[in-house]
Amino acid sequence: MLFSRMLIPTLKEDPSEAEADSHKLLLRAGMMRKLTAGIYNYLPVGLRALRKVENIVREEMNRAGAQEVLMPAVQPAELWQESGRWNVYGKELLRFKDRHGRDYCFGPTHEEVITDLVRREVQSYRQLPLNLYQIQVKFRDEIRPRFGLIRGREFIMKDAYSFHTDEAEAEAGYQAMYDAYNRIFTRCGLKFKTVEADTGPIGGSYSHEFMVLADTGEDLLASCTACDYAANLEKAEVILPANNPAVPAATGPEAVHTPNVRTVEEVAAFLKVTPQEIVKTLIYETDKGPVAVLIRGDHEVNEVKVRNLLGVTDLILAGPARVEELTGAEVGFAGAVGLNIPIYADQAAAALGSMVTGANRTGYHLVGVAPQRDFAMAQAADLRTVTQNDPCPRCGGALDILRGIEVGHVFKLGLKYSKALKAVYLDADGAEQFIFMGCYGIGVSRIVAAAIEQGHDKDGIIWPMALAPFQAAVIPISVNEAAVVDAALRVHEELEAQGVEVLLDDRDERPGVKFKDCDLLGIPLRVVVGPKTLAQAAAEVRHRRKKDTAIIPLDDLIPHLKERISRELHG
RNA sequence: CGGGGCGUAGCGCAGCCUGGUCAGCGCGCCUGCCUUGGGCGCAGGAGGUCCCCGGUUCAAAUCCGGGCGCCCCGACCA
Repeated sequence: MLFSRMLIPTLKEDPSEAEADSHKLLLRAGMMRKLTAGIYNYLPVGLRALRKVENIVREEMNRAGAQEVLMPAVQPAELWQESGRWNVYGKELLRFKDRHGRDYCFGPTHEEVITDLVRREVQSYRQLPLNLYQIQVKFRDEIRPRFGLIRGREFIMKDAYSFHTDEAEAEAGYQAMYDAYNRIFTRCGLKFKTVEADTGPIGGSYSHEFMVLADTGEDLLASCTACDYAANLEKAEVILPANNPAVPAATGPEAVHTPNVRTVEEVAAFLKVTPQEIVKTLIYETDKGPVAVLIRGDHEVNEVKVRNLLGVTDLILAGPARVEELTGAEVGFAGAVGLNIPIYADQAAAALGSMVTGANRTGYHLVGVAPQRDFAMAQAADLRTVTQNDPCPRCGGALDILRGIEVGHVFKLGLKYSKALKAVYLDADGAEQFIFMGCYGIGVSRIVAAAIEQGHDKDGIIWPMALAPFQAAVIPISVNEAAVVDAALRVHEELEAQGVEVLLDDRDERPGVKFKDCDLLGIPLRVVVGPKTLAQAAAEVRHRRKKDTAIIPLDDLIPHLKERISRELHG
């Protein structure tokens, strides 16, 4: 491939619109361009990297026994109404009408379509299990797209759906995908971690996420340093220490005047107590009415856990007016005593023998409050977010809190969609049964960005060999010296003939310009052909990541490069 | 949707507060010369509805009103 003939519009300066490193580099390396917010053109080099990811995904999915299909991007509202998600999915679902006024959406995911397909075409247990996948454009009207390809609105996703006769078979299918995903991300050269994930309002018994570790990641995860426990922070469990320190019995609730003392820090300082002795009372609005959540002063509420415990989809902190209406006091003075909405307490707060709370009276707090004696709880449970200081819920070891980019998610769906859309099969006894389902997503375009987040330096991208748009670059120092040009052309031609993906920088540019662009593009192996080395019938080979250089005789050059490429792809 | 910022040549920006003499700079692009191992140098040149609409004014990139777009923080998020 000739550089001069390709559209590779590299930029010297960082575009002002980009913040994340992968976003800047994708633009600077001329791999993509923005069309509008969260929507990008893939340019030739970017597309090559994207295809690399797609092919790895495709190979491993096929190897795992899945079959590729391609479903429509545009979907009729009827299916979404049938599954009940037309009204649930929210504004993220891009909806529109055709010329006849019929409702459609641009698919953000394909459970409805695939289930519809399978319910029509699968009648017998003999046709199961079945795993169908596609690699396709999705659209989610994200509230705020950001970080380029990491959270775009339009993106490329591999989504797979498996269909099974029973739970055990579904588990096996889940495990097969789990294993395939590990192979995929390993082959992509990514440093990743598999974590337990929240199943969310979608339900299902369990799910795992595959996280690429990167400081710019939007997700937080807890990872045990001693055992293999790792979970999304939304999901990570907190265990109450068994040896809970004996707490002094409460002396009885006593109101204390605390003018303008609202936050935990202010209360602690004013009353000369520790945040651990204070309990925050958070008032939430839910679709089942208002509730109060009690959390110890030094802890943070985990709204996902609250949502799951209550079985609600809407959970919003009440505004100042509503708080006053429910507690009779301004924000900052809410407390459990005398509150007549359901009270849910985090287990650590509930375990306190004596606590400081708001008094439900502006300017007052209560000290010596005892749970049960002074107020009733609807339930005490694990409702807070783990911290670095908490022990691993499995082995008691130390936890690390890490950042990650979610690149894959495997889900056991169970019967949710087969029931909603009546996807059934006949078992060996001729009885009608619902089909067990699983679904499995991979953010294909997001992987490209994630790989750059993990692989870059001040000079540009550092691709893993498996994702590199070109495996090698050939740079003639000058295009005006016949001997140099001839040698470079021969190397380029021979590499292409041998199946190496190579870019020949045939531009009439100074060497520095070519080196800079080569580094920016992140091509793993760089072959420089110049008069110095040519005099010894050799060329210089440099590795983008290792930054080592070697002078290789021209006669050995092709095998040398092929060997290094092969080693990096398979070693 | 709340908070903040931005919109001037392909890209990065200055000019705006204090209206006129303000269409500017760097990079990139084109032509020529020169140079050739880390974004060379010199000379010449092309390229702009100053986001849009309206208003104020003798006069608007600049002031005022409205709109649109984009970015960041947050809320949100299979």
